[in-house]
Amino acid sequence: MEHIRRNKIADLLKSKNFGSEVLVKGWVRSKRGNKNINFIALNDGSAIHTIQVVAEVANFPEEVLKLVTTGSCIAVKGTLVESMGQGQSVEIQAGHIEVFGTADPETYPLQKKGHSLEFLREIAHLRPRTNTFGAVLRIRHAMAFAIHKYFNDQGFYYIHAPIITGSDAEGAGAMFRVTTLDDKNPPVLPDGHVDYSQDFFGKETKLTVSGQLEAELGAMALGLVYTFGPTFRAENSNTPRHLAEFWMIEPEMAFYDIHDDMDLAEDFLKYLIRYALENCHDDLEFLDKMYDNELIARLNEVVADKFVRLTYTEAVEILIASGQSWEFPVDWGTDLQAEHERYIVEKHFGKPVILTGYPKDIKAFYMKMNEDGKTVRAMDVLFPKIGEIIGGSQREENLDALLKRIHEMNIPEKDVWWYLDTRKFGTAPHAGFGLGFERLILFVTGMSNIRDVIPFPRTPKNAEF
RNA sequence: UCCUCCUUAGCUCAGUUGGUUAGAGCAUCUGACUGUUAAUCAGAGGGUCGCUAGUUCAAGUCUAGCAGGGGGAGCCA
Repeated sequence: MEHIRRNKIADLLKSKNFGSEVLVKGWVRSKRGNKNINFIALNDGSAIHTIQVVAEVANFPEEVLKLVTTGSCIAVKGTLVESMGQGQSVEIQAGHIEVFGTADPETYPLQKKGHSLEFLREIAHLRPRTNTFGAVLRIRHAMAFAIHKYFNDQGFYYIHAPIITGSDAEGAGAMFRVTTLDDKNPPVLPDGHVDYSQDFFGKETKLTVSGQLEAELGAMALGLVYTFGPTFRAENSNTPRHLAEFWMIEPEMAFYDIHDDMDLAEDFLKYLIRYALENCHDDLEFLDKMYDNELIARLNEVVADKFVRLTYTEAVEILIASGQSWEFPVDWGTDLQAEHERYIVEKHFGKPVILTGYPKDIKAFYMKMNEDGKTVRAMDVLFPKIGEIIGGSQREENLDALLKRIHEMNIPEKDVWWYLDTRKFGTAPHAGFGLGFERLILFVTGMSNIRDVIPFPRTPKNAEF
């Protein structure tokens, strides 16, 4: 085939350049027709839509069209024409077809009919070829890009926090061990424990559960920074909202207090959702139609509405005054349960809510204490349908106050000496938050299981692909 | 990890109080059809009923264990 530049299907679908010679390459979604004419729906990933390739049977060797089956990969050279049929405005009159890769119809798992999301999870290596996962993955990309763009435009610097960590003081849950020791015959200490001083790093190491502490180090020099990387939690969580490997965005800002922190979180989320609405229209429309008829309306509402801000104490008062009966009782000092958060966000206000001023005993050691000595300057952004999407706080910048909390919570000082140094040398008020990337994608796509918004989910008992 | 439901053809599912040869739609294959829209019409092939044990004359169906999956909860992002 003569070498001309490949056209992207997304561009051709918008083109009015009828009569021009075009070259498309992509995967066949379906073929139909009769003994005179074949219609091939071709997709190349550039858009959710397929382009219709029209092949006059007489113009092609029988062997070629026989190989054009659902799932096969082909190149088509032909003429872009105005469609004679209903349902599409442009199509390609095929002049030449080259088959790159066949797909045996007897064994190719994807059919030109709908599949359950559960089935597609079992063939995660092929599911990007479906409309749904094409849409989700394009939106996922757009959100990752928009995150970097937002922070860059706001003068933040992207910090690469380490993935392997020797500190387990991050306090965010169970961790995966990283080791090169011989699993059959590891060196042991006299007391029977494994001797990690002989391991690769000379100490016991784990996969990170948060880049926050390192982000704080960056903020104490560069002012405004963020991390965006993979995060690992070895919790045995079996829910549609948890992964063992997920991606997290953690901005950290010098000289921000808790109110600046909330302002940033709200502006950031609205920017991202607006970006999706403006740049992922076709994909969102597909997801809205197929999975969640209120998706686009809900995204528009979140962008338009001001988030409600209230304190934990006020939330507890609302819950008690509601007269609802709860599976878990509401009383000041215990953490809010999913049912409580859902009531506040979905029933009482019907819009995103930022809760602040949590009791110190249910929050992490690094959060700044309020003047009351009972609550900390934490803030959680709660979204309809998915609950907590952001968790953040103003950090304790006072060395003595921080040391007091570390001792209260039995965190070994020697493990966090470097973190404490930031408070010892040129400490500064600062704040930050963490955004679960997949939780954001859940909200933006309207999907209901987090395993369907990451290409290859890692969950308890599943590390396939 | 706890509670609960599910596992039958490639996919989505039906299968009665346990009873002869386990069904349907879609997909696939063959044929028909001069432009189709998840094309249509006709025909055909396709099953270790998740696995293991048990109860019974007889198990897809009942019981137990195990595995995998869904939903809810906890932990959290």
